[in-house]
Amino acid sequence: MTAIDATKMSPAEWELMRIIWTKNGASSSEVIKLMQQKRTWTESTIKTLLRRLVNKKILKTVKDGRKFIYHPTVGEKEAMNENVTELFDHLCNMKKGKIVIELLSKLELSRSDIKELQKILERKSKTAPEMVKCDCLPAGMKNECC
Amino acid sequence: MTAIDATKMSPAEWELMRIIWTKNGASSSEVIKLMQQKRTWTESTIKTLLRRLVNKKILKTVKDGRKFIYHPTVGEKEAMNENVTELFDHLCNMKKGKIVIELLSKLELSRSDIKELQKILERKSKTAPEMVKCDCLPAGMKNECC
DNA sequence: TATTTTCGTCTACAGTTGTAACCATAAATG
DNA sequence: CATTTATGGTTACAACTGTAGACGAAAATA
Repeated sequence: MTAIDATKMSPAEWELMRIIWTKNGASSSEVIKLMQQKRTWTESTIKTLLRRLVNKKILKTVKDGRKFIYHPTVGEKEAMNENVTELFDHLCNMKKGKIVIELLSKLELSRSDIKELQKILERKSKTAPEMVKCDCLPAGMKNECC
Repeated sequence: MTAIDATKMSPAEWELMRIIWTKNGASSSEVIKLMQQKRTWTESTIKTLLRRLVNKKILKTVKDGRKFIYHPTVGEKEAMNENVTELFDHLCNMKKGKIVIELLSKLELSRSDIKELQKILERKSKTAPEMVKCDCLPAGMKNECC
């Protein structure tokens, strides 16, 4: 597989990526200018982060005269999904539900997203188990944790 | 505030914590034994992780004869929430909805969790905006990204 | 008691991350 | 032309992580 592991972005790198994703490619000076409106990083810092993203093959460069244009090689949505999935993979199964509840209640959602979520829940409720088991201890351990 | 920053746990440390949370306190030998059923870490590695968690004050020790019992100083749910919240804080506002949709559809949920989620959505749908705006570029930039 | 096991502590070491200075060269400007 | 500016490249360095060996004291066992 050629899949790039988006979970390998550090938080600082992630912030840069958001700008590049949104602009769908940008030169270092653009990124620097925009980034410095959000954070107090120096030019140097931002250039280092760009370079690291290129090394990780999360960005690719296209020469444009004397400068480079940085292009994402990973989609924003895919990257976000990978991250969220990865995080949830490491949480206690039993408690994921509660976590999503907490998350959802804080989130600002559009009408259409809400509709879609309702549809999914509707569908899920047909086969939902009474309870989901904890998986924090190694398999085979009969633990009804928590 | 005395709040301990649970987002400061590394992934490896997090794995240990799950065991300790579930058992609600454990000695190093217990943790080592359990952990080694999931990962191939050596005793030494696990001891290092325990020590680091103590240094970060995420675990506290209580002497029990010659050994220590390690107790969590942070609740599992709080820690999980902090993590999830932190991750979502760094995502594009506009796309959070889609991400939750994706997440929810993969998740195994209990009947009661589903009910609760439905209630929340019901409530939210009363005041939900038609659309949520992207916030990837610095404030003040009129970007209709994406 | 001599030996082995159990625990805790100290040390190590390479890789990642946040943060940044400095240098060279090409381009723009005075 | 001399100087300033823009851009990319190189180097640095401390903190944090994953991973683990070695040392020492106490306890259990042969």
